[in-house]
Amino acid sequence: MTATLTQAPPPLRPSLRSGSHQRRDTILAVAHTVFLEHGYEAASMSEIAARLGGSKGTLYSYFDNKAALFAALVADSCARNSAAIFDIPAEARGDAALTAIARAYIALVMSDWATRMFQIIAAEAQRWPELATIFFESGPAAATAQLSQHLAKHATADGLVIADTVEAAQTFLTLCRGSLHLRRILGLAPEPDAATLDAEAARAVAAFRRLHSA
Amino acid sequence: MTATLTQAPPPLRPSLRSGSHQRRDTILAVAHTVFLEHGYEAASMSEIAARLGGSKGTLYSYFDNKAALFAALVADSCARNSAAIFDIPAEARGDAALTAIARAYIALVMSDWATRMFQIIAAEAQRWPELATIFFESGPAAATAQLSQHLAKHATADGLVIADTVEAAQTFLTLCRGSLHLRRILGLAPEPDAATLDAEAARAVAAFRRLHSA
Amino acid sequence: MTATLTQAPPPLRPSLRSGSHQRRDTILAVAHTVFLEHGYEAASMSEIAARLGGSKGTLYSYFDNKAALFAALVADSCARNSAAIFDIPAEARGDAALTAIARAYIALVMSDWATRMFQIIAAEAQRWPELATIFFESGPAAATAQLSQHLAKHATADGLVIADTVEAAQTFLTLCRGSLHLRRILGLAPEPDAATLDAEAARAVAAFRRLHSA
Amino acid sequence: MTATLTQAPPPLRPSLRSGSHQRRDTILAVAHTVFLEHGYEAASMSEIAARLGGSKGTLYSYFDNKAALFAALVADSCARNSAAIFDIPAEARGDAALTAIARAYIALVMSDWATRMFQIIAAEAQRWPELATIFFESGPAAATAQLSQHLAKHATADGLVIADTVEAAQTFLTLCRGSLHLRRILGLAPEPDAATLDAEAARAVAAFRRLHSA
DNA sequence: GATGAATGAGCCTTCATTCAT
DNA sequence: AATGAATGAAGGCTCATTCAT
Repeated sequence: MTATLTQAPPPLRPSLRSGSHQRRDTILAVAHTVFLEHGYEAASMSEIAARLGGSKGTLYSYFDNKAALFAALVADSCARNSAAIFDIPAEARGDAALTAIARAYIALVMSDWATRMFQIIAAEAQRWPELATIFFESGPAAATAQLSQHLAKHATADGLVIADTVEAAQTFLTLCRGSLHLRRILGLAPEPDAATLDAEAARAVAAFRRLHSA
Repeated sequence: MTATLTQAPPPLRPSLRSGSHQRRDTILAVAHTVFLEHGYEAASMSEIAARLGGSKGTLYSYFDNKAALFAALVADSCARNSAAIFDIPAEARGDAALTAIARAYIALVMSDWATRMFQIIAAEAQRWPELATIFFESGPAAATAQLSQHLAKHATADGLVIADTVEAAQTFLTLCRGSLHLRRILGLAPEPDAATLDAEAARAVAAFRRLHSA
Repeated sequence: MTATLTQAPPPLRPSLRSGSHQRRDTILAVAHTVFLEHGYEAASMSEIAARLGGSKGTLYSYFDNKAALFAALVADSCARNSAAIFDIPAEARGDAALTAIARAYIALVMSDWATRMFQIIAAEAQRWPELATIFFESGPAAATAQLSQHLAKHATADGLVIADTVEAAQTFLTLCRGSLHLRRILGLAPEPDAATLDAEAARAVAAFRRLHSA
Repeated sequence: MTATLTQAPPPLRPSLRSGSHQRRDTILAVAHTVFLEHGYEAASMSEIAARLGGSKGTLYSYFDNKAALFAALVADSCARNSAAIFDIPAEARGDAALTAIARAYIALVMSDWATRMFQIIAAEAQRWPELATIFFESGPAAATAQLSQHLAKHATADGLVIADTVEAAQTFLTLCRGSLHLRRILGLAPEPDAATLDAEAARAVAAFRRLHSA
């Protein structure tokens, strides 16, 4: 009955890893902080090295260059978040299931992590489309695919009339983002609290049901 | 019956202005090109001066620094676009009016200019919230305000049941952006052609009517 | 009756030049010193800037990069030396003329400037053939051409039997270099003094006459 | 009747050596490749270690530093080449012997190995005279000494009039190098083929005989 | 003896900004 | 108002060398 969503990447715990992976992950964690703080262009390898407590040479022994470090960090961070966007038990049904899904999606997409990541990746999208693709696939695209499957299985039983499940899923997620997403991306709204999440999810589900009721 | 929308900023016509305003506008136009091409951080004052055919000193006699130049450019560019988002004749009515509005909004918000501007401003939103505010006010906020007034006047006559016109306007614009906007901002979709604009506008209006029909 | 040869490049006198050429020449002069002291790879733009009393930025406003600076300096330096390798009055005749020519060529080719330049350019010859070409053309090639013309005009009157003037000129210059050139290039012999120059020139002319006597 | 000359250093056969000498020789061989490819300054210990398939630490356990490695390599390489510059059977006589000697010397001195080595060593000659000395002694100096002895023994019988055998030997080698050597060192001529070697040797011997005939 | 992670100095280059002319 | 030379801080990156394992 619940849909769980990994939020922002949890602080890495290097101690759980062994060998040079540990150092690599530490670097990724520090780089994550610095890149999200300053953006890609304004972040400096020197600062990353300094915060790491290491030298720039060490950085470059793990990653070929600044771009490779950022790309690795995006891939890593997105993979961690996309691992299991929805984890909906088989018995999830009706508006309760949809609301859970909506809440999870909204929570992810409005999180500080996703917002900042979006801002930075969007800024580089023109000359670095690969990053945007990774980000998009791990987020909206994955969510659309999973939701589409859910609708294909349960829509009729849930009293929804749906012709194209993919299109319906896209509409659902669009309603989830609503007008808040735009303001979040532009830094004009804070990360929503629990109450706001509930309200937004409810609003989205209500609208969706009205659109697809018999 | 028509809703007109200024798209990308039209080529400045310095000759229509007098005195140093002419030079200032030329600088803004050149800076506009360079900033949108490279992004804020990666754009360089040297390149702007070079393309201007002038010296860097001149740049600094018109604008205190890089940030001021970019801020002025954003303000100027947004003002020019927001000048008259909707220009709907009094006789505009029903779905025709809504579709015209939808089409105009979609065309603006999906334009190369707005997309690139959004990407750049979003990237700086964290440390430069003023820019994001200017951009947001001149675009989504202005559109919401005007559409809200339109709905307040014509909703009932148009057969729409609307409790909160502002909220309804936001939903309408959200439906307009749909899932395409996300892909545009991430550079994963090209500027929509006329046919796509029509289709997207129709889709948004249909959904909106269904949500707010009696 | 005399053959004059510009030796090492005389210290530039920036004051004789006007405008930005003055600064440019100063930079070239300083760079000349530093490159000849350390070699191309080991020389640093920082040191050049420091000795210039200026900033690195200034350097880069005159030359695109380190390679361009070095190339400009080689071209400039070679042009200055090659300007007039031989300046033989019309009345120059016989062994006196040949000896003067030999002395001038030896003095040039054994000079500290030409030796060091040769060492540096040779080291880069593999990946930077253009430099070697400039150097070769301005030195040995120019000398061969001018000497060849001299021989064509005066050989018979001077009692020399020469079939191929170019080949003969090459042999002459080879004899001029003798075994000293090899030791000079390897840094194993000092710049020859006047007496040595005389002796070497005499030796070369004697051998040349013996090779080409009737 | 033959004069044999070791050309470029033959591929080391580590298996013929025992213990750590084997590894040392492998290092020298790899370093040889890298230094000749990039030059001294531009060659990097990292690349040598990488091509070696070993670690940089290993490099430093065999050689104190980059300079020591290069010095060892030069000494080793020169020793191998100078081992037996001339190997002239007692019965070698007349122009045949001289031509064989000339050909062997020219082949060595114009080889890719000697040329590249010369370029690199010359570039460092100023601050590293020891290397130049090693190179010179193992090449031109050794050749001069051996040829001088040959001339002392056979000149008269060969119909040559020679006062100073050392000076004559130097002249002979100078004629061997001719104008080609200069172009080789400057990278402006390819390694000579067999026909060119023959022609150059013949030219040198002919000139030498003319200089020293009765 | 061998490894390879780590270092820190230094390199080439760029850039926003200033100022004398 | 305009120029363009000059600056100095900083950036990304490389490299010879060291050292704990």
